[in-house]
Amino acid sequence: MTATDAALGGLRAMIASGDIAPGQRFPPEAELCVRFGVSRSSLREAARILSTLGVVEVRHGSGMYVSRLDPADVVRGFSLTVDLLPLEGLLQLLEIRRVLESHASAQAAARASDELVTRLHALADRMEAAVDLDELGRLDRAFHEAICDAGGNPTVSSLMEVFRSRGGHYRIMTSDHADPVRRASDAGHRAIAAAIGRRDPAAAATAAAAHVAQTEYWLSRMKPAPDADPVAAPRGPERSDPAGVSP
Amino acid sequence: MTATDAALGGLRAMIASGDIAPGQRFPPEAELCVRFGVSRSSLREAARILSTLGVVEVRHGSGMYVSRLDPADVVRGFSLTVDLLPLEGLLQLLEIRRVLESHASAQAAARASDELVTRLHALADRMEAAVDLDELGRLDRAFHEAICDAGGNPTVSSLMEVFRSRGGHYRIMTSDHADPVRRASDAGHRAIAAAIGRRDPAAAATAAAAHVAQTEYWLSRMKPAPDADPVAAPRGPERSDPAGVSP
DNA sequence: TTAGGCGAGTCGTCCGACGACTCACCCGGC
DNA sequence: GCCGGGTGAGTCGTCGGACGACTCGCCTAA
Repeated sequence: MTATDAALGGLRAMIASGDIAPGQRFPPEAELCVRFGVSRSSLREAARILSTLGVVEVRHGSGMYVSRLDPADVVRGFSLTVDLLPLEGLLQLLEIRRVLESHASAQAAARASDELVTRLHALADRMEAAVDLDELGRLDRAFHEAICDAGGNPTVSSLMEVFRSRGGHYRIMTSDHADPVRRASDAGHRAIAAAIGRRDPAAAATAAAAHVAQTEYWLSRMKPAPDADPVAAPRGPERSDPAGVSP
Repeated sequence: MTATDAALGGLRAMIASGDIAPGQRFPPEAELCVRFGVSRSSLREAARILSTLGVVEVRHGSGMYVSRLDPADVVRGFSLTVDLLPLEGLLQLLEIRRVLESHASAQAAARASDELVTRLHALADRMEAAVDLDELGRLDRAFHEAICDAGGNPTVSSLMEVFRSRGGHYRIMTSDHADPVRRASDAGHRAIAAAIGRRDPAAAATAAAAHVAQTEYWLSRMKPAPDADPVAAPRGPERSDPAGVSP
């Protein structure tokens, strides 16, 4: 049992026992040190762990506070990691994104406001007209974010934001196949917006899944391709070949 | 820009640039300190952040290494947080679990080996016979883990393990309604195993979703219930009322 | 050849100090 | 009386040095 572990356990116990409620402040570091019997360095490392996980928040000159323990905040800490993941890991994340975003789209379709539908079509318009790739990335994120937010689960929304944060998948726009990719992407956005406009959850889910699958498809083609063509090895029953995109 | 941020950025840059490949060792702390112009304390806090996120691994007496950057490992770091989440956050996580585990079950059904089906039914047998609640929790985790592993996405499997790690949801087994909960849970496991045995992805997905929804239902009843009966406010089209469980 | 010791290298922890920041309190001006 | 700014105690951020614990390659001796 290392000193940092002891401090970590002590802090977690104080939270778990309800001793310190969300939003409340911990005693100062010096006091916690004597309570746990560790040095300030070890205590600070333990605090750093919890702050990385989004459990506590340390404010310079003020003190250490328990965060609201909202899963959406917790999830956000991952954005630091996602840009470091290799391609193989990204594909696993994209499969999760496909499933969850499909789900969120269905939820959004079931409860969409007229404002949302108008907004989605407006974003689709601007995406089709965009020339700057950065601009395109921003619009794309806004489009999907609006849908996820309407899905009603903030954790899902936050998780999708993290997965999407690596805007790098738009680098495929600079590859040789930029044009068909772009057209298929625009069509996908239209299909999703239309399904949500019709308040058709099943259609929205299908359209969203196909849209993400399209990204998966193009991204998987950037793999070194160790043995087989990715198309010949679909990864499951839901893996639909993006219509109109395959060569 | 704080000193810790500087060190964090430096370390991340070394990884992102491919300067240090996965599995390789960083220079010793002292050298990194002079390179980034920070003290050893600050460098160690930055290293602690990355090790919490699963990006690096620090071995006592040996050095700091870049991890394999496997999303499954990264996700695992969350288990420390999950048991601190309040009930409301748990419900958001359960919705994600419902969606992802439903997906994994469909995948598993599409590619199930005979061994898997045998194993699932054996686990279901033991769960029905179990009397110890800890034993029951272990069997339940093993059952769902086997399915997720067969789903083929290690990240999903790891994520589900984290969500499930809070075995606490089995505390509902000690509530007044322990008996119907237990019966419904057993029936749910049977239904999932049977669907996978029939290699029926759609049925497996539905059965898995219903099984998790059942947990959501009972857990949501433990809420302070601010205004309405949870049953009167379903959270989406997929939210099926667990058959045979409702009062 | 091999088992064991040994020592250099590295991380884990502690201590003391000082600067930076926050916040509540106090005081003077309006 | 009200408001604004100064001020000081409290707290976190960072630094430097020191020493113990652990790892691992090397070397010695059986």
